[in-house]
Amino acid sequence: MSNYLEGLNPAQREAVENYNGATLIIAGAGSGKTRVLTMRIAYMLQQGVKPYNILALTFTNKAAREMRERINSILPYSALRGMQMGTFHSVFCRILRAEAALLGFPEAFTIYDTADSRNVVKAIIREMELPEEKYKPNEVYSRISLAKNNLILPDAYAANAQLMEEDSYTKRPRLCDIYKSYFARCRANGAMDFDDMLLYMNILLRDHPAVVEKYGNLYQYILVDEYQDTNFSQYLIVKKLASIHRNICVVGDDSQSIYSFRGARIENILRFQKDNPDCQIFKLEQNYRSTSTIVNAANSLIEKNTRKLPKKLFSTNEDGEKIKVICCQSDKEEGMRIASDIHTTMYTKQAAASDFAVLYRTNAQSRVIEEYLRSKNIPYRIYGGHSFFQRAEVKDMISYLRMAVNPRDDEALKRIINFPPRGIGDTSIERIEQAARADGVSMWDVLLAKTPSEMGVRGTAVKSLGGFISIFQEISARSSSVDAYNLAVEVANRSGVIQHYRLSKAIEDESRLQNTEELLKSIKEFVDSEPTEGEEQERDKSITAWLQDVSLLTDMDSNAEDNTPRATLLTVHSSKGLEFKYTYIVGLEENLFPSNRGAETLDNIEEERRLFYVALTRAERRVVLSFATSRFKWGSITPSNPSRFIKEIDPRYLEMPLGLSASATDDDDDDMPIHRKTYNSNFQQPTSLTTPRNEPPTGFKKVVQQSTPTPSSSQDLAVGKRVHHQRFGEGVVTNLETSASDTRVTVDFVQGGEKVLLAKFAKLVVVQ
DNA sequence: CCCGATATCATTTTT
DNA sequence: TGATATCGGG
Repeated sequence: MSNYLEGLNPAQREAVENYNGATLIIAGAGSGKTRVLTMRIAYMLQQGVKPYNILALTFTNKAAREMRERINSILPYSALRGMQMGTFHSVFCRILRAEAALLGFPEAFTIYDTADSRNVVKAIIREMELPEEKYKPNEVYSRISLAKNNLILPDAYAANAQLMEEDSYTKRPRLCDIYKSYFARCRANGAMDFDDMLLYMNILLRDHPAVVEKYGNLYQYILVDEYQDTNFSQYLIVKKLASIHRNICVVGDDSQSIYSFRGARIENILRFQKDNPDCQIFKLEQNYRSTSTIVNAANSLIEKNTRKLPKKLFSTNEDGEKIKVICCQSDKEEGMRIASDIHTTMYTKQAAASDFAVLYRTNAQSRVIEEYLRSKNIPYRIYGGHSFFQRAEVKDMISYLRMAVNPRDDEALKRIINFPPRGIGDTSIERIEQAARADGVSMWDVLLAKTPSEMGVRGTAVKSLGGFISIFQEISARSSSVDAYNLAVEVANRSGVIQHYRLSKAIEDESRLQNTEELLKSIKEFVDSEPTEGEEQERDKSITAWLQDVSLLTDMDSNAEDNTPRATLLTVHSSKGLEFKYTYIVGLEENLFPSNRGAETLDNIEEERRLFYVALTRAERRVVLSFATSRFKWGSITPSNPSRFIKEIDPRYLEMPLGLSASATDDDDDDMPIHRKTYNSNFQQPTSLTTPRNEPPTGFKKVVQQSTPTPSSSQDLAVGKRVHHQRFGEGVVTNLETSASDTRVTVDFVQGGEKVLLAKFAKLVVVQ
């Protein structure tokens, strides 16, 4: 029965068996953290701890799912029934719904995603008539988010000298008023944003000792994964919940704390020992993932950080290859050489495409890489990116459903009141909103309470408004009696969304219709799915339950199974926790990686360094680093210098390119040109049909290449040319238009002889 | 009100 | 560059 403990090393085993009291497990990269965590829980269960007394918190649904599956592979489902294992947000969401009345929220409160939140902030800034160039919704919202994550409520914000000082320095003195208004509005709408869920959880525990008692006694054993990424709000919730039984186990790696911009506090893990003087500490320092070279190189880098817990990762694996550094003249060359290296390795090492990953600092860098992977026919997928649930058409449908559950959800109402277009314009919507604000009620309430003329709505909009009200009332009346799928079908039909797409001539509407149908399908799956192992028996099939699920889902959670092996393209952030045989880290340039957007403070640089550390430690066998001396950025070519991080790796683990020694990346000779062996190949750069900024084309003769023109291949876009588009594939140009003042051009694009697309030519490549 | 032309502004993003 | 927000003519 306990033979599953045998495969553990001594440190791992101790971390598994000592499950009482406060515990800090410092788990280096690739040290078998998930294994230890799951074994520990399995061991606890086996020792007689009741599953419902265990609470395990993760940051991602994926992590929670994996852990549950792994425990389930050791123990029968009956042994773990009732165990709480999920993300901070999903676990707390459940508690908040149960206790909503104590907080003055409806049980079926709405969860605002970041787009909703931003829209609310934006609307408030408008209403307050503040200068929009000073008050940017994104910046204002992240400031509000920061406050919430540190449990600073609006009044405390206004009373906080430092915050107010900062706001007056950045010329945003009214920020606290926006915050106050935003906070009140979410409440009035019966909505919580992601930060609110943690904030209100704290308020609940602060104001209701009975709740602390209830959950504190229920969760006798609490485990927290990725503890280095918790923020203050999460820290305090965990602390309070653990205050009765004091069995709190946190697992993490301070060297992998990379989410400070989201409020994460590396201090939480650095200070755990001080907070819990009696705590046990276990260090998992043996890396099983990577070659010794990679582990040593990563160590030599992270040593440069000053704030860290003492530990030394080691590997007993073979030395393996040195880390290869590639120097390129442009981002295109970088893409090309990465693609060729992958291509070559696939043959020489008999590797599958899925063994490769390309890691970059910013999503924008993926384009060039994609282009050359495609040219070499290497299949790839992009990890992350936009979620299905963030698509406009999907959000529109969801808005109907959200409003059916919580009619006070003004953000949802604003999306659907004139979608599909029914003749209620911006002015009418604004009048309604003003009336709602004046009466201190939600927009839906005011629609029911007042006549259109009382709100100042007139003309054809009056009739349309009546239409909207009756359609929505019909939907809403059915919402409690029908399951999620049937309600959604009814919405799709009654709202006119489906018909709108069917009648539309716009090509995009075809895919919108498909996505809407896809959404319906997924709701059907939700309703039809049998309660799987790991879920409570009585599955709630209401729309409320479905909405809660999807609001806390991300694109990482889509379980789209891949049958073809593909290389993975992803940001370093989203690579955390993953591993690949061959890893390419691209764009190692000053101002890109490390990014210097914020001030170049020690904290910021150290976080970038941890980010690079995360990237390095993803690899099992090989790491390739690359940088370019010039990069196409925001529409123009910018020169760039190699990243300081390259020279921070002990040179004995590096293989530098010919003509470039490690010292050449020293920042002392920043502006020295980097001499390198010219890269020769018969590869031809695709004709990029880009015009330089500020040089409007006069017809198409002036269409020039972006950089390094290849005389023989320069060609103009013209009617009849075959072109390739990244999204739409291959087609033939049938019509060209250009506006005199702009550098951009639109093209009628015929694909397969039927569909006409209007494409931005920038993405087009002429097929030879 | 609707749609095409024009202006603006850009990290990372587990929830 | 390119996504998206806003403007302005029909």
